[in-house]
Amino acid sequence: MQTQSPQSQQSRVLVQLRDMILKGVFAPGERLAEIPLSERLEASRTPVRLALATLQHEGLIEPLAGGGYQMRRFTAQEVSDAIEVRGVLEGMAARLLAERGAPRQLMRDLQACLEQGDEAVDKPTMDLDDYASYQEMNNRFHELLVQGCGNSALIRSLETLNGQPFAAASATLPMQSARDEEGQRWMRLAHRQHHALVDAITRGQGARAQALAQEHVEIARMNVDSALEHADKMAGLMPAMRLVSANRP
Amino acid sequence: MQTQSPQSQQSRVLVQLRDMILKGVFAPGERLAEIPLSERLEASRTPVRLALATLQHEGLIEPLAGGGYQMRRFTAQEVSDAIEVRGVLEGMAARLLAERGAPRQLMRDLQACLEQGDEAVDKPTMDLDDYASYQEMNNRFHELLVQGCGNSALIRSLETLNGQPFAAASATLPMQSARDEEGQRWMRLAHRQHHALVDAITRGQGARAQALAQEHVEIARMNVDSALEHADKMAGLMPAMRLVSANRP
DNA sequence: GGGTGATCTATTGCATACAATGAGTGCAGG
DNA sequence: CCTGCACTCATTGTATGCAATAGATCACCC
Repeated sequence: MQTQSPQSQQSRVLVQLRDMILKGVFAPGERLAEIPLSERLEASRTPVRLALATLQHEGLIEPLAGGGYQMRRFTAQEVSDAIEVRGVLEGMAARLLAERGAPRQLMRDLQACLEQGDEAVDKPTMDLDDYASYQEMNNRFHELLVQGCGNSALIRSLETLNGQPFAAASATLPMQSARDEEGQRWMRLAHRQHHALVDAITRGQGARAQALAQEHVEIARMNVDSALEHADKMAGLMPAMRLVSANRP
Repeated sequence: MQTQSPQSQQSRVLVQLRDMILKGVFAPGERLAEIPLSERLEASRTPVRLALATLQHEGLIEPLAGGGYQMRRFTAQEVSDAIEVRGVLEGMAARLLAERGAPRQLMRDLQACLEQGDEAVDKPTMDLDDYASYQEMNNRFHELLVQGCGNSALIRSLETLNGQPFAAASATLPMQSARDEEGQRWMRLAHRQHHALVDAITRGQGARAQALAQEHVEIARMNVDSALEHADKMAGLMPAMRLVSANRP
């Protein structure tokens, strides 16, 4: 969802700023002033301004009363909320695919994901390559599901959601170390759910597909919860964790 | 979802531009150049630029390859998609309320909506005041439902959706003239659904509440379809209709 | 006559100067 | 010593100048 041509200052500044935010460079509540940012990113205030406006629409920063922006603080509740909405929307996508019948090519791509996941997961112990392969497959799987459903509004909504830290499918797995036995158990469960989901879609079982996709995100929610509990250990691996306060009202 | 203080040029230009777009001032595909707009709105290019960026994020205009923006064209399919997603999300909101139990005050407010709707609808023939009252109530009802569910991500997603023409709850009713008998029948059905929905929430029936809210938007979809069929008659009342092309793939 | 090239113009992207507003600080008075 | 006011400074909002680029138009050659 970039704004202009990839060579422009705008997009460069936007990408860099978003990257810095997601790497936890700014503390929650910290003011993001234009001039320091423009010096740091070696651009004028104009593209910085536009990038800040974009980031506000993405929900990563929020406007201050007197003008300007500050880094947003995410509560654990908000992250959980976003994951829950993702479950409902991906559930809808799965249901639509099952009800309408998925195109042959899409089913082939999903099958390829399943096989790649099998290879990574069906081992006594997964190494880092297996882990990376699984993560790449997982992203592709969810992307295929959403894009394949064909509902443009749903695609847009999920793209927005995925901009939130830890809400995206891609952000939920890497919290557990690949060597962690419990983490591997969760990944195996998640992959069994992938299999079941593709089976449901193939057989046109809309309600089952929806329920499976919805349940699937519960793993993500548990991962976030456990990451928040061990926030001290995670700080190095997941710097964006500092954006999330553990307060759950 | 305005960006800055209400007195600024930015917000004024943004509101005016959004209003013009939704009033159908620009034809689909028409280029929105900065200089003519800034002259027309009596502001410099800077606030116009920022407003255009905002409108792009809202999905009302789209960027052109060489820079700049053009008016977006909506297909009937996209409108239908957006309404379907709204149904799923409002269904989720209703389910959450039913499952978690809604606060006393919220239930009182919803009851007030029901009574106001009863007064407007339980008549042999509705006049324009009844119609206006119902429309205001309808907006409030849906707003209460969504805001009341307490899921921040869901609220955000629905706010985005409601920015799309004809996707919002507020945009679906006025297509039928108040004097139209068939239109009144649909409004009575819709209001019966409101009653059933509140009943389901009160009794903690999550699945029923969700199904009712989801079914509820089917009326909106039918209204849009019928408006598209009679596009010629609607052109005067609903100028934004020209943004929607009837192509349904 | 058609196609290709060059020039020309309109429009955006970027930078910066200027104005306005709000916050923070210091001083004075009670 | 505390409070209130005024002043200063920092930061954003706005306007505009300049450069680069894409598209269109026109002329010229094949």
